Amino acid sequence: MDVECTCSALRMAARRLSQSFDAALAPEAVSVSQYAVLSNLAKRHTASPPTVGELAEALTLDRTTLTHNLRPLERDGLVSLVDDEVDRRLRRVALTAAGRAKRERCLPLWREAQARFDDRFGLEPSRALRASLVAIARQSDAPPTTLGEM
Amino acid sequence: MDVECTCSALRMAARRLSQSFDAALAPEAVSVSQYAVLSNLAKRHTASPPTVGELAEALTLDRTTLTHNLRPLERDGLVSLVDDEVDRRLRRVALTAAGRAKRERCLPLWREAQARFDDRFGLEPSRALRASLVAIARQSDAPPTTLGEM
DNA sequence: CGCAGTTGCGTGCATATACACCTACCCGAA
DNA sequence: TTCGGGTAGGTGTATATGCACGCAACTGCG
Repeated sequence: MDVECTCSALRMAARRLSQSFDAALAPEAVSVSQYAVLSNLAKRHTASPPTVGELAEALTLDRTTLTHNLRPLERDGLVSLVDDEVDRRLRRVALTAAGRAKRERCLPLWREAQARFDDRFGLEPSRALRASLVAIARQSDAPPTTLGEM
Repeated sequence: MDVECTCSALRMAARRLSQSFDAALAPEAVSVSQYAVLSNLAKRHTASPPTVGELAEALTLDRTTLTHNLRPLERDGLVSLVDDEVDRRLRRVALTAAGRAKRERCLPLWREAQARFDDRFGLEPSRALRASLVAIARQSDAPPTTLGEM
C-alpha cells in the first residue's frame, strides 16, 4: 500500500521520528515538543524574552497550542511567564535557570538522536530534507490576502 | 533562526500542512487523520477487513492511538468494529456504507489540497519528498532486537 | 478625553498521540 | 487437560494540537 497523500506521509514520518527522539530524551523526562521550546529560548540572546505570540510563530505553532504546551514546562519550573511592563497584554516566555540547565543536559541526548537519523538517512539528504520541511512550515497558506490587489 | 532538529522540522511541517488539509476537508467535517483511516480502508479489496493491529501498522500509528481515533468514526457510523469469528481476540475495522460514501465526497476535496501543495512545491519534488517520508515512517527504529545475537 | 476597532492571550472543547498497565484469548508442552 | 507464555485489544492518564470564543489592554480618531 503506497501513501499518496503528502500530508499523511508527513504525519506518519513525524510520528515515527518523534517516538525515536522522545525515547532519546526520556532520561531527562522531556518530549521533543518541549525540547523545541527550551532549545529555541536558549538560542536567543536578546534583551527581553519573546512574547507568547512571537515564540509560537517561531515554532510554527498555533498560539493557543503553545499556551497549553507551556503549562507542564511552567509547572516544572523550566520556563516562567512574565508580564511585560510596557504593554500589559504581553506575556514573555523566559527560560529559568533550571530550564537552561535542563536544556544543557538534553543537548547530548538530542545530538545522539539526530546523529542516529543522519547515519541512516545520510547527512546531505538530511540537510536537504530539513530545508524542504522548513520551507513547507514557513509557507503561509493564507491566499496572498487576495485583498492585496486593490 | 534556523531549525537544525530534523524531528522538530518534521513536526512543524506536519502541523502546517495538516492545517491546510484539515481546512480543505472541513466541509465534510473530516480531519486529515480520519481521512487517512477511511482512505486506507477504502483502498483495500480483501475478503475480510483488517484487524486493529494491522490497520495501525499500515498507518504507522500506535495501536492504542488508533483505538482512540476510531471512537469518533464509529460514533458517526463511518466505521464498524466487528469481532472475528475464529480468533475472538481480533476486532476487524470495517468501512460502513456511510463511511464509503463519506470518503467518496472527501476525495475531490483531498485532491484539491494535494494539487495546491504540488503546485507550490513542484510535482516531482513532491513525489520525492513523499518517498523520503515513507522511508522514514517505515523504518523500524528498534535496534535489531539486540537479543538476536544470542 | 472617550469610544470603536484592533491586538495579545487565555479557556473550553474535541481530537490526536502514545505509554503503562490490564484483561481476554490462543497455543503448545507437560 | 491444564497451565504458562505469548498475543490482540482496551483503558487511564498525560501531553499535543488547534478552533471558537471571550476578555483585557492598546491605539487612533474625533
